[in-house]
Amino acid sequence: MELLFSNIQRHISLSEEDKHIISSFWTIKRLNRGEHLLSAGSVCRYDAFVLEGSLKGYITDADTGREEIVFLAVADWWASDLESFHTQHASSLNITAITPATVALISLPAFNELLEKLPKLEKYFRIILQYHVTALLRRIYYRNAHDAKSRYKTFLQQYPALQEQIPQYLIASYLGISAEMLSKIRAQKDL
Amino acid sequence: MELLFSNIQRHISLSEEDKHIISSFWTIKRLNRGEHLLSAGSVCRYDAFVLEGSLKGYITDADTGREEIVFLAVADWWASDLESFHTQHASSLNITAITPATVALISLPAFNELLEKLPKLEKYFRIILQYHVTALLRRIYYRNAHDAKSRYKTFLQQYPALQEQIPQYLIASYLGISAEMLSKIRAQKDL
DNA sequence: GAAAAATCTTGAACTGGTTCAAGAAATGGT
DNA sequence: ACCATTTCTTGAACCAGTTCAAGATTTTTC
Repeated sequence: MELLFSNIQRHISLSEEDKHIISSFWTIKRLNRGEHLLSAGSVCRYDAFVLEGSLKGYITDADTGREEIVFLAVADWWASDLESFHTQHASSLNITAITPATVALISLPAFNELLEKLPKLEKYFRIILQYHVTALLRRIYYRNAHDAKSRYKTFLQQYPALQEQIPQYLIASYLGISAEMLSKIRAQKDL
Repeated sequence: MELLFSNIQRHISLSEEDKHIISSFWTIKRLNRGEHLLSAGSVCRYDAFVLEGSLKGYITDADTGREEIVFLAVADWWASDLESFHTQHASSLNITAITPATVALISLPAFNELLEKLPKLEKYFRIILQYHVTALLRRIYYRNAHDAKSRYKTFLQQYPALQEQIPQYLIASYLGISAEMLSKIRAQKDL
């Protein structure tokens, strides 16, 4: 929970009282390796903040059964289907623990109530969403403008922490590369 | 300006007084075809809401000079480099009018002052950013999981309006396809 | 409304990356 | 510690999409 406070405090200030209020709206959940936080077809009931471990968000192709990684999340990141969470419509996304993980969860009613009690959190969520949008636009740009090797190099620079926590074949999918190709890229000397 | 009000009112309610306050913070600017709203290397001074016409956001490759489209924007959309706008650091993005365009502009100091005067706008911006994140994640998923033809078909369904306003070769770049390939896809009967 | 510029089309050669396959190495569960 | 499972590697055949080139068409400008 401290991790969430420090994340929030990077953008707005919190009193002890504020922290107390915030705490009361969240529940902590542990996930086993492979356990689902959200399954395609069901509604995203909780917005999740990752405290420990790593998760993947992915879409399973109905025909081929292939998993396509949409996002990866480790400690200090958010992991949920915002659209499904806010509309409470069925999600097409799966979210699963890659390693054993601990997440902080908040339901939509609790989320709305929390924002009413602590309106300054609106600003916090606005700001982190701004960063998120920027990061996603950059990801799209790299996907379209750079080849596989250069995308991987950029990824390693940008998220050195992920390299150890996430299997290669999931990183490959995240980058829009086949697992085999990424293996061959890594075999090259001049990374 | 009415377009901006109605955009905001899709998410929160505004009194006439609110509208009056909002109006006072924005300035209207007309752009000629090809005119820059933002040039790579300079700071994004304004957050822009498109009232008329169409704009492109793109990155020019330093070596090849190729333009890579990052986003397209038409009436009722936003067009700016959020990161550069909020940090006031140099942007790597160009934003240019594809057709003659009218935009509503707000500077960062004005933006912050507006949010202080009308805190409920925090919620509006949070909500539209949520939609934006969702749309960008979907775009990434399609880019990675689907071939060129299927991406184009999905694009036509999702943004039928853009087809008429934006040259094909820019749509191709937006989708991560070469202009020639898109032309060949369009020549196929079974779209 | 003519000239210039921008956009679109088509074909041929090529290539970055995929798919398939099968074995090697690492990791997890009990 | 062992076995089962997951993850990673490597090579060969293949292909979706790119690049290059050159002409056709449309749109803009003056």
